[in-house]
Amino acid sequence: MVAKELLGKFLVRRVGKKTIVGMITEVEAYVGPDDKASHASRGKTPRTKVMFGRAGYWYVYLVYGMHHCLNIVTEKESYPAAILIRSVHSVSGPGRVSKYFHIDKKLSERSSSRASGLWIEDRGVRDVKIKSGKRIGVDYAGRWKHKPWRLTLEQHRDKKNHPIV
DNA sequence: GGAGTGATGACA
DNA sequence: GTCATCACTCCA
Repeated sequence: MVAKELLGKFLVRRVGKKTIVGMITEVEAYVGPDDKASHASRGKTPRTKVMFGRAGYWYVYLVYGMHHCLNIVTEKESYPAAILIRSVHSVSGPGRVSKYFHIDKKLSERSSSRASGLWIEDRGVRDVKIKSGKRIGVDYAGRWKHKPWRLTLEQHRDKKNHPIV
């Protein structure tokens, strides 16, 4: 799954002359039309249609009237799936990540690229140790709430081969 | 544990 | 048009 590949990658934001960077440390996968935890399980709607599109596009939405959540669309066209970026190194929680990177829903349906001002870079982090667990905040999702689709980066090695927690 | 907050989607 | 719900965060 693509979710694993995101851990240890860097999220890069360009806004004005400022660049904000952080390593992705926690993600959650929302996969397929039947995943009751996924917004896509209610079918294609104006908000979620981007999840049914091509991979590599941002899906950003507002929850609880105040927090934005950042997701990247994965999988093939017409098969809805996205990865929620829950944490970046030293920034915990999807709402706080969006605040830190100045992300709001204007970025939704943009592609992950320099042109959009928000993209992902591989900066050579390797030997990642990944832990999986249940997703957060999806108790309503019946049997889907048990899926171990939340992945956290436990440990990795930097460019000089030093372990980092 | 509980409030804040407003877009979204379902239904009429 | 109404209404309930919500992939969260903060404070007690």
